[in-house]
Amino acid sequence: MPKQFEMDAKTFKALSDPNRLMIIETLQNGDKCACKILEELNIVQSTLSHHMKILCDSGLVESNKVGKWMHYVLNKEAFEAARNSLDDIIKKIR
Amino acid sequence: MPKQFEMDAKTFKALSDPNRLMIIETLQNGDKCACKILEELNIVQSTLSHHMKILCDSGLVESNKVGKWMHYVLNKEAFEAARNSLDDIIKKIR
DNA sequence: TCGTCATATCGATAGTTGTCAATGCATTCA
DNA sequence: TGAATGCATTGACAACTATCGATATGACGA
Repeated sequence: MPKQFEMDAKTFKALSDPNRLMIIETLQNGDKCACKILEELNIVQSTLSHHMKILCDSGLVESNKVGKWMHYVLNKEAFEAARNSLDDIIKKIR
Repeated sequence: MPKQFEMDAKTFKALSDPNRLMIIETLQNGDKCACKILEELNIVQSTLSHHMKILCDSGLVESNKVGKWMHYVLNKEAFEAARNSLDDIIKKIR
């Protein structure tokens, strides 16, 4: 199994949960701390932390700690890589 | 939870398995019957059938029966929809 | 230093997923 | 019509996932 498939699969898996897509949307207007994200979702804090870990592990989201807050921000390059993978497929469809 | 997130999540979930990405690649050069796809993967026939069902349910792949063969073909519009979802996100990242 | 706040981690649990072997169901061909 | 072929379905199982409550960690303020 080529490594690229494994990597792309991991990215798409990170995108494959509705709550995570909602988290991504709340991050579209710039970085946010976890507590702000939590206000917009119907999940408890530990669940959010779980989802943030998956998003960070996939590379789609980056985090940096500021005082006692964790700031999360979307990683444009990672989204572009996923988009480009889909584009490569689309271009080859006759 | 907005319905669009549920739909996009389902598409990305279909893309989140390396074997399915490999199936998609084998279909990039046009339609194929299941037995041809099977030759390129290290899985048994029932497992392939399972993956094809997930791909078809997501809309990424369409099938039509020709005699005793099932022909599978990539659905360009579905891939474009997924690509556009990612594009919408990318455009909003400052 | 002590309590509080923000977040991560742990443990448990129900549900989902990927995989295979076995079987079923059409379709084709001899 | 009976056997063979192509594919789907079923049942079983181990691995993974999403979720929660409880607890730990680490930073800040009083």
